[in-house]
Amino acid sequence: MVNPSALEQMVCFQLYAASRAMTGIYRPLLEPHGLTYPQLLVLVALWDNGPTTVRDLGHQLHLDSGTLSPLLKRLETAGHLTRTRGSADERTVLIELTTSGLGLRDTLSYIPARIACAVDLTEAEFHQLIDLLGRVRGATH
Amino acid sequence: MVNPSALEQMVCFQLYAASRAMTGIYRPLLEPHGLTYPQLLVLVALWDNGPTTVRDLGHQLHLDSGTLSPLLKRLETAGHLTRTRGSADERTVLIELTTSGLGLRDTLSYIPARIACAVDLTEAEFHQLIDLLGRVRGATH
DNA sequence: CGCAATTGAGTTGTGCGCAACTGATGTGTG
DNA sequence: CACACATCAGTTGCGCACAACTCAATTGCG
Repeated sequence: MVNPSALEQMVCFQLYAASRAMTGIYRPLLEPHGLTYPQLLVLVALWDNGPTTVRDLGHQLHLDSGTLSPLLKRLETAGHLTRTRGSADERTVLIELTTSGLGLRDTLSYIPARIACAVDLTEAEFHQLIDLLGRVRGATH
Repeated sequence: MVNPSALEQMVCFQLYAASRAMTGIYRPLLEPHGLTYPQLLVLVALWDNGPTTVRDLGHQLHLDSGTLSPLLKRLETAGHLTRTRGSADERTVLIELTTSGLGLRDTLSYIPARIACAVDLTEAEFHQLIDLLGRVRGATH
């Protein structure tokens, strides 16, 4: 019988450790391309949903401008995207992929299979995990 | 039917987002005591397993000295622990809780219940999640 | 309209997390 | 014993995260 107060501590630590282990799987795959995992998330968001604003990226990734601004500046410096002041609303900044940024979608397309291979779960377990994690995160809304 | 390559991307993002959401639940609870989540993990390790070395803490928490050294220095400055060069092996540094550090165990004992309340899972789901996360992390060993 | 309140992006400061490195200490092998 | 090698902790540098803040642009309300 486990002390119930130990359960949350364990699940929180496992969450913390698993998340870092996960980005650790991505790191050697992304490092040759000069990318980090949060940078990949920005690219995925732009690949899937097209050009958007800093604000909307923040909503998609649950990150604020304090994190995104310097990150986007690095991706711009690397030539993967452009940042343009909005014409309708001068406060916003439109984020758009360049040819280079779009091209990374193909260049990096081999990565998901490597991750699936490293994280050896069945499809049902993937769905189960996604559901449980979503509920953990949902608790904070 | 979901594109299988999207599954890993989803689970990795959910892992990343849930982990940050989790430390976000801890933050307001720890902030009044001047602590962070990684600092709490160090305290938990010391409460549960007693005095140890930097090296062993690193093994328990999957962190290296580059992360632990400054973190431990901050906990020492806060008066929660002491760092002493090992007598047998002069390379090692023994980490021991002070009265203050031991006292925090009671002071912070209300936190696990708050977390369990925020993360509203059944005991079975907790175990399931811990198991799945452990297998994700285990893939990296 | 006029002006307070809100919003969007960026900056600053702090604390991780990790790679790469340093320097001191210990170990093993010839 | 001597010397190459490994190990431990710490430092440096960089990129997140996030709080707190600034500043400009926009909105809304009297």
